[in-house]
Amino acid sequence: MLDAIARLRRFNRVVTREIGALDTSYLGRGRPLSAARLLQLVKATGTDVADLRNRLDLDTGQLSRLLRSLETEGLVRLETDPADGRRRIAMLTPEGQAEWQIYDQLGHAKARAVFDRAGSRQHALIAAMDLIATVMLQDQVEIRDADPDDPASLHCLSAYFQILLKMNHGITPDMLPLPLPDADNYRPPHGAFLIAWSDDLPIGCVSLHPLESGIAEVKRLWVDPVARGQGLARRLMRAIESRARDIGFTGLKLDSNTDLAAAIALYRADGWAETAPYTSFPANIWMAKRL
Amino acid sequence: MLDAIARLRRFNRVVTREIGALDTSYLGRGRPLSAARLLQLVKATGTDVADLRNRLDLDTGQLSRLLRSLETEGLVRLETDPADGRRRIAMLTPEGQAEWQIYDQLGHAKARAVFDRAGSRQHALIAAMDLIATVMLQDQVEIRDADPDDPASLHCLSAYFQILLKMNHGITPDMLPLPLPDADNYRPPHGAFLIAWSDDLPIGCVSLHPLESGIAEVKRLWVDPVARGQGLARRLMRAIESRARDIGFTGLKLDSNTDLAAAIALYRADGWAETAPYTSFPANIWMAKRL
DNA sequence: GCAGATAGTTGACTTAAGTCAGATAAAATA
DNA sequence: TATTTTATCTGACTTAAGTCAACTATCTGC
Repeated sequence: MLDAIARLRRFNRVVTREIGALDTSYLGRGRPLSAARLLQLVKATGTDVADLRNRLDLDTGQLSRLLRSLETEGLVRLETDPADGRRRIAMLTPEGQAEWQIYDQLGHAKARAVFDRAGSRQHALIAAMDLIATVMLQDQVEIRDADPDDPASLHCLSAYFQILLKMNHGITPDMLPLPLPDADNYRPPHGAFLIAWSDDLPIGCVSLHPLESGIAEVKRLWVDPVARGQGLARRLMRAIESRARDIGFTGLKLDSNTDLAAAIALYRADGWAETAPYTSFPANIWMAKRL
Repeated sequence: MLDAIARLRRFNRVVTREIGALDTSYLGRGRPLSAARLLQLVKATGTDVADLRNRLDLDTGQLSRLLRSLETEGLVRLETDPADGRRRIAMLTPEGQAEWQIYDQLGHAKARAVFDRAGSRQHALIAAMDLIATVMLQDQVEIRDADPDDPASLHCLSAYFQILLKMNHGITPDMLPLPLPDADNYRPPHGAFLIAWSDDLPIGCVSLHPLESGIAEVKRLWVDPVARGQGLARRLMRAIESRARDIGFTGLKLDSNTDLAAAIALYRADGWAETAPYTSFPANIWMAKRL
């Protein structure tokens, strides 16, 4: 194989140029690139200034000034965080939303051009981008609570179900309804639904619902293939166990299939032990853990 | 699947920041980034100023000034092109070469850090980078003559041989010697060896050697998986046919295997027809074409 | 040999980007 | 309550980057 480092450099060169080209499409709207990039990160519902600074990796002074310029343009409104008077929250004004839309469309057009060039390799291209971004962001994966009906949750669940379908245990698509019919059991105060985020891409999930008195069941542990091998499954399991403790459960159960050897090894290593069957069909192993 | 465009944006954001970080490692040597990048492109043997301008996409005035600053630092020497008095050639002085080395090592260290983070997914990461860079550069693939003993040629041949081994026709590694024992037959004036380059990565090859009076054989057509689906195989075949014509051959032959259906379809579409067997073993189809 | 094209240099300028210290106000901690 | 920490803002500044036009020295084709 040719020098991996030479290949990284080639990648850098190409992507720098290509992304530069993508970026310059944001010019022509009368404001510098950094302001345009910033505007795109502000959500209509409001975004923490600290969050923006983090994402763009900007100096406090610089960000403050950029926000000020967007403010005087009438695109952004700054409010003090009611929960913490030091923090400020940037929100889009109606004019700001309109401008945001325009940038969004410019971005779409450019992105489409990239994907069009990929032709039949579109899916491979997207997977490659996800892999690279996920590797580069791997220290910044965040696990947060989510609503089971949220689009991101549905994305995770549908990816999880795809895996079940591929395993060929006789499961058919109609046995896996989305959204979940018993979603309420996965919401506080009954249960929980956790998503692992890499930037704004959901790359893993796990959920919890009440099973019997004092006992909850962990279900639907999923980790995106691009994010495997970094201990994310373990982090998700520990997070859901901690949620179960918070809710007041004293024990957990789960069912699985011995085809998923890696998952079962993880459960065992984390203090789970085999227990009596309590479900049927695709499951052929059942485990429990005291909290 | 989540919006492909949102994923491209995430990729852009992450890679911009990450590559920015890679770049800043070139700072700390007392000169601006653009000067550092420029220095790295100057070869010890000399590089055309126009070529530099092209690669970095810089304004003539800006490049001129950057070169001047490197010159007064004593890192670069500018000479007039003996073949064209308007052109100038930049070459590294001994001090410039030393500085170049330092930048090279800085780049290596940073790149290694990226790969280390990838852990077990290093190969996947490299493949993903190659795919993205190749897609983005697909309009700029260049086919050039190469020496069969050149490291790039050996890279292509070994990738080609890997495919043969995987096909499981009873071929063993010792039947595929590298470098080629009959390399001279693939050099002018007897034959040819062509490589398709994407930037500085070889992504395809094809070769030609004399078979019988007036007839040459096309061998070892290979296209890197990351570059498939863009008609590169056809471009390579047409290029090698044109080389054969230049040398003076009046006909071509090749052998193949019906397992390679796509390749055979390509040959047929390009005017090749089946002919009598002239080799044995892994081959089970033989084709010929008049020039 | 001459007009026009080409390659590069230089000066004058604008704009974007990044840095840093000091100020303010709210929150967290002792 | 006093002190320290945190989040942001502001002003003054430096540096890098990009633009434009005028100029010189060659080369190319008629």
